[in-house]
Amino acid sequence: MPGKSGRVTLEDVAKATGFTINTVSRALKNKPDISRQTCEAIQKKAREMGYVRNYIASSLRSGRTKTIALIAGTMSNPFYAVLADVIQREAFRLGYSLMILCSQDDPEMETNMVNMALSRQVDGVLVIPWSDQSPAMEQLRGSGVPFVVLNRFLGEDRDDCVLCDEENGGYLVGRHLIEAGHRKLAMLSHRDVLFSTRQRFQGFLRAGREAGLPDENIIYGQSTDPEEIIRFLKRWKEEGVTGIFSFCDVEAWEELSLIERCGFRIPEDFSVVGFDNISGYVAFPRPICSVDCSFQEEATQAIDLLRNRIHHPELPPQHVILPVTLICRDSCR
Amino acid sequence: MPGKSGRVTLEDVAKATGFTINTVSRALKNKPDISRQTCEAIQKKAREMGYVRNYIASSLRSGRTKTIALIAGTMSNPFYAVLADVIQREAFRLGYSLMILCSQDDPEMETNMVNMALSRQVDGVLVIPWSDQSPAMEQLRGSGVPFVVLNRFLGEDRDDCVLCDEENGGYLVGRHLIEAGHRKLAMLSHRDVLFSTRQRFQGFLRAGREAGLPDENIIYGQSTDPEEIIRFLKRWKEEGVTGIFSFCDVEAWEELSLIERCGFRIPEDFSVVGFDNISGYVAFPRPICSVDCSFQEEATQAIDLLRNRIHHPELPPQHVILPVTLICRDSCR
DNA sequence: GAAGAGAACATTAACGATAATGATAACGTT
DNA sequence: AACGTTATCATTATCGTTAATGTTCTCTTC
Repeated sequence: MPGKSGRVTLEDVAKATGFTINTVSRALKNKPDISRQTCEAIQKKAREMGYVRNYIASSLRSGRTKTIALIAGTMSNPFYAVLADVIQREAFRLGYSLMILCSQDDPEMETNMVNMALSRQVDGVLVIPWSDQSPAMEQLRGSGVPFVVLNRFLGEDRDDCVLCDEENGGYLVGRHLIEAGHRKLAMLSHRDVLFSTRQRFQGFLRAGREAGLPDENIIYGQSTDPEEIIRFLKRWKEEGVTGIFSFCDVEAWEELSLIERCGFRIPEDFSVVGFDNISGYVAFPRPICSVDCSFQEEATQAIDLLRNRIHHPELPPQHVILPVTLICRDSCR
Repeated sequence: MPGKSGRVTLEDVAKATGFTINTVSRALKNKPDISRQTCEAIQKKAREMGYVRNYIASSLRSGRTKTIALIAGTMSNPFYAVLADVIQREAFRLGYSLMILCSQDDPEMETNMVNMALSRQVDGVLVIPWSDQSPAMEQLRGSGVPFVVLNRFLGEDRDDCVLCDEENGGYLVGRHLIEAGHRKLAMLSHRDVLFSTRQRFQGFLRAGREAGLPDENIIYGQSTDPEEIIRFLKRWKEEGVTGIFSFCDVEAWEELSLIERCGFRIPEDFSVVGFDNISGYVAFPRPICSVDCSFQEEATQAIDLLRNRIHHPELPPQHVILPVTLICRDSCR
């Protein structure tokens, strides 16, 4: 018979079976010190009565909520969304529920999200900070709650983090374009304050040097303003640039339309390569050539690291660098 | 001084201020029966000590977790992702955290997700069931937990739901294509078991009738198989179909590439209209003509309805039908 | 000036689960 | 036969918060 709350509790099952609450609890968690017979009887009865464990009560006592938070920019960005999807799957597989918190790329909101996660007593946090100097991170570090930084590198030996081999990704793009015959390349990025941006460009540059191209043949342009990007494109066209490396696929798509708005064609006038290989995970229109870093692998490693940190808070910070591959599609000639 | 857990509790603040736990609790929640002076003193001290409310303990006592769950197919589908984004924003605004549960369009997993939500004692659930006869829904109904169905209609007077004016959406698409000069139209959908599909086609058909077109000029085709869809397209081309209505934008994008694989061009050979207007919310490549139903409005209404249900379980089921508009883009001539 | 009304704070008892011990019976050991 | 083991289950004390009452004390009011 369910209690007043309408939900069946351990006490209800205890009364119905004649055992104590504690025994029922242990039986349902398959802990030792329970005879096989009692265990099965209790589990059967609990199932019959429709018992579902109250994680709130469980969490208060045990100190673990079996919940992790993901703090990202926005689910409107398919990169974050796909990542959230695989993280949720992986979390569920391990008995964790996932709380999603979107900062909308706003530092103040990011702090709010950290506070929300903390007040909800999550066991751990996966976070993709908006910038490399996000104030929210100080908050998080000070809280003592285990966390893993995704896709950002915030300094040598501070936090656990999982990110892909950015430098090699940039290198692969550069080499691919050069092998396709391009001799003058440009990288386009919305923001250059990120570690990722610098690393990707480093690799891009390395590919150029390796092929014997002078450094001035590997150009870098940064802007979020469509009009300015258009000016970049027109200038580059005049200067003989034929290969463009977009910081990521989402930016690449925006740039594709700008390129076409200028009357240029892809890949005839510009070959375009992106990053993240979102086309490989979602049925989006306009698949583009891109660098792949398995989302699944990232999610698995991130949660692994987080659980490791939860159980061993004393270990030194760990960095996981994931391998990347280049996926060729027809945005390149 | 923080307790052993490392986190500051009400007790710590109580000791530091000389009041009891209860008084501190009331002060921090701005409840009555507290003098203005003590209230401010307590709040100040709590802030200084870095107190953050333990929602787990709070939830256990009050019976409310201030958490809602969203059960959707997958975040890899931008439709769900964008919806999740606005829902998270709206939830946060009202002090709720959001738990994301993806069923991966698998009925069994959907049941798992309902159970996860229940065991986490969420205050309410927003659910987009995979099908109109989802077994998970029975589970959810039986639980007594407030919930609102999104984007599905599961029968006249059972559940609360929020969905857009599907029929009118289909009608707008039909009228738009006919006004653009098309005389033979087809609707393409992956699944026809959904209420939405039937309603959209009804509206589509109504537009045709209103324009005096015979019913056989308004064709319906259903398939998830790319090869079969290609056969549809080729046959329709021969039959003189020039306007295609895709069930939703995500399917539309897949169909765009199939159309081009057949050697047909857009919009010269086929005008294509989608549904959901995802292009209006995300910087995706290839914006298409589509029916818009404000995500923001849907999220707001859904959470409103849910909160209403939480506070008034006795009210009769409510249905909210959201208005739709057609957004014209160049996938149509 | 006695009764009543507030204001402001304290006490007590949960919420439902689990960790840490206790207790009991059955059994083997020497 | 006395004692230790082991298996199995029970008791007790929280976890941190909040709802429901109690308790003072001051201030009216007739």
